[in-house]
Parts: sequence; structure tokens; C-alpha cells
Amino acid sequence: MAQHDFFGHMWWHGRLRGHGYRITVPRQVILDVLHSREGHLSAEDIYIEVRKEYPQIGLTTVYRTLELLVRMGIVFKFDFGDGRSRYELSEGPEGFRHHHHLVCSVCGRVIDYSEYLDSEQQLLDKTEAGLSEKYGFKITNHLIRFYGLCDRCQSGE
Amino acid sequence: MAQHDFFGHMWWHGRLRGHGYRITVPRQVILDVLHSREGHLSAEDIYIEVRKEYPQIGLTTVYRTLELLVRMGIVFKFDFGDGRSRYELSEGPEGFRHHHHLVCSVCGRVIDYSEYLDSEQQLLDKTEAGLSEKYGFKITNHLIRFYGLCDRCQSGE
DNA sequence: ACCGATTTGAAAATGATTTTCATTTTCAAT
DNA sequence: ATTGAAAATGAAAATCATTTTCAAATCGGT
Ligand SMILES: [Mn+2]
Ligand SMILES: [Mn+2]
Ligand SMILES: [Zn+2]
Ligand SMILES: [Zn+2]
Repeated sequence: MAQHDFFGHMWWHGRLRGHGYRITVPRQVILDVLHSREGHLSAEDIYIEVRKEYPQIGLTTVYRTLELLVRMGIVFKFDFGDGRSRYELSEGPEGFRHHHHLVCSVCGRVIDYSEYLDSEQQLLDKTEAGLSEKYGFKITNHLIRFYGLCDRCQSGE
Repeated sequence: MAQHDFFGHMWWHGRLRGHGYRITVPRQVILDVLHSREGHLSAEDIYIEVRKEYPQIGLTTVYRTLELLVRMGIVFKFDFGDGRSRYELSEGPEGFRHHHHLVCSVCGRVIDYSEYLDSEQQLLDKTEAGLSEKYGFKITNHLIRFYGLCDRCQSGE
């Protein structure tokens, strides 16, 4: 089990090395936190959590490491409009984790969903081809998000 | 023509009044600027432009007015990731202006597009119904955006 | 163990947006 | 046209997430 976790969490090890980056304690602890907490964490959320394991960590290092991980595609960075960036591991145990978000306009809650990715892909294929042709734009990435009221916030509005 | 502009630009007049807001000079000038410049303007862009007509304007008022207009659905507020919010009139001369954006990851250019809205609507209908059922989420709004390389930025990468 | 290059962390800087508050403007009632 | 209460404005200060600076600590190939 510790062995399993070891192999399960060390995949990014080689990835960093491959890009010439060093494996450091802060980076390990930050990645541990990202693995342990499934959610949409702010830099400060992560900072607070990391401090429990490694109290000398600096918030600066958290920001820098997140930037690095985002640049390498290991972490996603989102802006849900609450004034701070939110970070999330881009791949789970079963590989790449393609999903989108439902954002409650009232309480700010964010819900992951991954339904209808097939229908979505149909639209994307058609759209990407057309836009590529019309605007000469080479699409690499997309953002789909729904805003509205979560179940809790519907009773009373 | 002046007459046409008058009627063409005064529709928001009644809208503000209807909500109990006053018609003020700063608000008129800010809306004029939003009408005159088709684009994705930052608060400061607007501030600079408004100052030409009304030099005593304060940046604070620009922010406050934009917030008001966004709250009333007259203006859209976007975050394209360059550290400042971008604002855009939500309706053009032909009515509500439903469109999405292509964002160049290299130069930051933002291109409007409104193709494939019908195909998009199909996906949205299906998705909204399903998500509403599964998560009890009442969708009011959506965000679709493509990232990639604009034509200019493709030669050389 | 050693050394040069990379990484870290504390403190200061940055910069967009918000808050404060005294003054000015709007507009319904006179 | 005048008045006055409420709403709106603008200058300055405050806020606050993120970035920059730079001296000290750490990493990893030798
Ligand atoms: Mn998510
Ligand atoms: Mn637009
Ligand atoms: Zn909610
Ligand atoms: Zn470009």
C-alpha cells in the first residue's frame, strides 16, 4: 500500500526530471497535497495544507510550484470568478481527467461533471474544423462551463 | 441620423430608470464609449476614452458603472486571463449578441465568433436537461471558449 | 564531501479593484 | 424655477492576490 502509493505518486518524478527540474521536498509535499485533496484549491488552501507537513514552506514557493506544474500540464488552473485562482490535478488514478464545471452563481459551489463528453466532442469537431477554416485559428484547448443555481440554492430564490 | 442615434442609444435610459437608477452624465458617457468602440475593453481603456469627453471622470466611477451595467445585463464582463477584466456591450443594433470567443494563447488576441450556435444549442439542450436531472442544477448561463493559436501566431511556432 | 546551478523563503513591490467619506448631482415634489 | 433628500461621484487610502528581489539553502552530478 505504501508501495502502491509510492509508484502511484511518483509518475511526475520522471516528468520533472525529464524537463531538467529538480525533485525537491516542497514540490513533493505540494504534489502530495494535490493528490490527497480532491477539489478546487486556492494557492492559500494548498499553502495551509502543506504547512502541516512542512511548516517552513513559503507561500511564494507554492505559487512558483503551481506555475511550474501548470506549465507542464500536471495541474489545471481555473478562475471561477471569486478573485483567486483555483488549482486541480489534471489526471487521476485512471489517467487524464477530462471534465467540466457547474458553477453556482449564488454560493459559488463548483461541481465537476464528465457526462456528455461524446456529444460535446461532436460539437467540438464540427466547430473546430469550421473555425479553423474561417479564422485560420488552430484550436488546442477548450473551456465549457455552466452557471446557474445548485440544488441547495434553489429553495428560496 | 442624430435622431437615429438618439433612439438607438437611449434604450438603456428607460432600463436604468425602471430599476430606480438615475441618469447621470458619467453613465451616459461610459455607455457612449461602449457603443463607439467594438471590442473587449478594460476598465482603464474605458476610463481613458471617457476622459476625452469628460475629463473629470474618476476611475472609481468607471468601475462602479460597469458593475451596475453588468448586474443589469447590459454589459458582459469577461476574464481572458491577462489580469484585468474585459467589458463588452451585450447587445448590438440587431439585438442580443450571443457569441463566444477564440483566445490566442500566444498574443492574447480575442476573436468573436457566432457560428455553430445551432449545433451548440443542441448540445446545450441535451446537456442542460441531463445535468439538471442528475445534479439538480438549474442552468441559467454558459461559457464556451476556445484557446489556441491565431493565424498570425502560427508561422513561427 | 564538493561545487555550480537551481530552488527557496522573507520581505517588499506590484497593480487591479474596492472602500471610505466629504462633496456634488439628480429628480420628484413643491 | 426652487428645494431637499437620496443617490452618485471622485480623490485618496485600503485591500489583497500575486510577483519580484535577493541572500541563503538545497540538489545532484562528479
Ligand atoms: Mn474540477
Ligand atoms: Mn466578444
Ligand atoms: Zn449554490
Ligand atoms: Zn496570436
